[in-house]
Amino acid sequence: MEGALDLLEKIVHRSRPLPRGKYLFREGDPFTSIFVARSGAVKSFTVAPDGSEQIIGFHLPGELLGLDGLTEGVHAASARTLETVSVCEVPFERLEEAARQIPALQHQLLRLMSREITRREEQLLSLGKQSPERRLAVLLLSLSVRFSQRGYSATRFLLPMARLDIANFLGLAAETVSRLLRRYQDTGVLAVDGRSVDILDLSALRALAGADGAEDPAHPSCA
Amino acid sequence: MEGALDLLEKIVHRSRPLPRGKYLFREGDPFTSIFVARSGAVKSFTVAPDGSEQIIGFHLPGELLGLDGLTEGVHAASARTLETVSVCEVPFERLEEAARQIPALQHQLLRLMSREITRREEQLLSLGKQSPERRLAVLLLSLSVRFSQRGYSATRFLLPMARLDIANFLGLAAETVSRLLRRYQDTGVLAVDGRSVDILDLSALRALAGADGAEDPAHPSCA
DNA sequence: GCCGTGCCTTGACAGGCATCAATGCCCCCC
DNA sequence: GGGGGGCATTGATGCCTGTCAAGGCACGGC
Repeated sequence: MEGALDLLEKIVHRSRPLPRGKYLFREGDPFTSIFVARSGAVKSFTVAPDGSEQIIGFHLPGELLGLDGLTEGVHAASARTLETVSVCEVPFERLEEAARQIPALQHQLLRLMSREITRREEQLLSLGKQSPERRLAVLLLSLSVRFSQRGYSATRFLLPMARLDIANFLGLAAETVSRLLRRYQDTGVLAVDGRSVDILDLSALRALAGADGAEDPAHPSCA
Repeated sequence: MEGALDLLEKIVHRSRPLPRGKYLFREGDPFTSIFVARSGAVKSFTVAPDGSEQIIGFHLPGELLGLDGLTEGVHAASARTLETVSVCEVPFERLEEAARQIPALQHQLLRLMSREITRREEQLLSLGKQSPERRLAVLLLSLSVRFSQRGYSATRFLLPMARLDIANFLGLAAETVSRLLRRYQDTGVLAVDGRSVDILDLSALRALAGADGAEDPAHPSCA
């Protein structure tokens, strides 16, 4: 295992900051590297035949990006910066080579990919089968957890994406997102001002995301 | 590369047929192997806190199963047979070990995982953002492609799953699935009788699935 | 044969969300 | 400072889909 970090250190390319709206890669680009944002958020998306964007996910600093390109050798989605972003680029071929020499790295790499699979499965459950109210709550909680993991506040943060992006990602209309946020605010769960979010009642938000909306909060089931 | 198949041959366990309704593995089971059905279909799903099933995907013969367990070392979902199924079990540790010795196998393994990621991304797009009409059309097309790949008819086949499973998977009510099938039938796109499906107008079905519903036959999603 | 239980279909109804439309805000650029 | 474009909010309306309810069909057990 020793030397692994040194090896990684050598492999990684660090780039200068990218301004908002720039592409890390585009659908169809040859797959050569995976990416990690060091600061700033990124969205990944595909473009439907009619030209409309279909947002697949948001990537906060420290989160991996681009692994879907390995299958075909070309990226299956595009990635664009939502704000100013500085990225690390990891040439995949060299990573694979290093993994051959370091079994622990190979294992880690496989685990990372497995993690990407389970993340998308969770997304599938949330997006496909939950009410709009729940979906938004799940997204907010997810952001909260991910921000706190990187040392930011779990309860106060700035949304890096526009309402339209949120709506697109959740499969809703932008108006619905607006109305849901308002409802959360009226019920004292959140304080929202533009892109700044303050989670006032975390357990209530968890209930919205997890418990069935049909359940009476006054008489919770003994789950 | 030569010897790889022999090696795989040694690793794989083949089991006797499993009747309908049996588990290949359950959520939380320690992750030791991945599976491939040789005949018969399997569904994978998680169980919500309230006890309800949340179907993640259907797996036809030849399709991989269980890779999501690597992250945590335990399976993230359960897998149950939809009909009589004979499965191959591949102990993952031995597969990893073999991959260390055979670079081509390592690469192949990574590609397989990458494909699992892209499959779920495609599912996400279909489930999260398309109309019920489209979702069902996408599923039917996906089944059609996958059946034809293993030598069955692309236009006439038996659905291995119940309406309720389809509805659950697509995030719809069973009644809606029923009504959509009837509508397809009334418009001459399909002939449906119970679980037997006959696609009468393939191009119409493709149109219903959306222009992007023309899925790459080489790499069908694991719907 | 009879009846049970799943599974599927069909109908009626209400509610929620998309859609359309209008307004206001902020920021950037001229 | 003024204008314009992007973004967000709010209201009105209609359709679609979930829900509830009833009935039919196939299959297996007794």
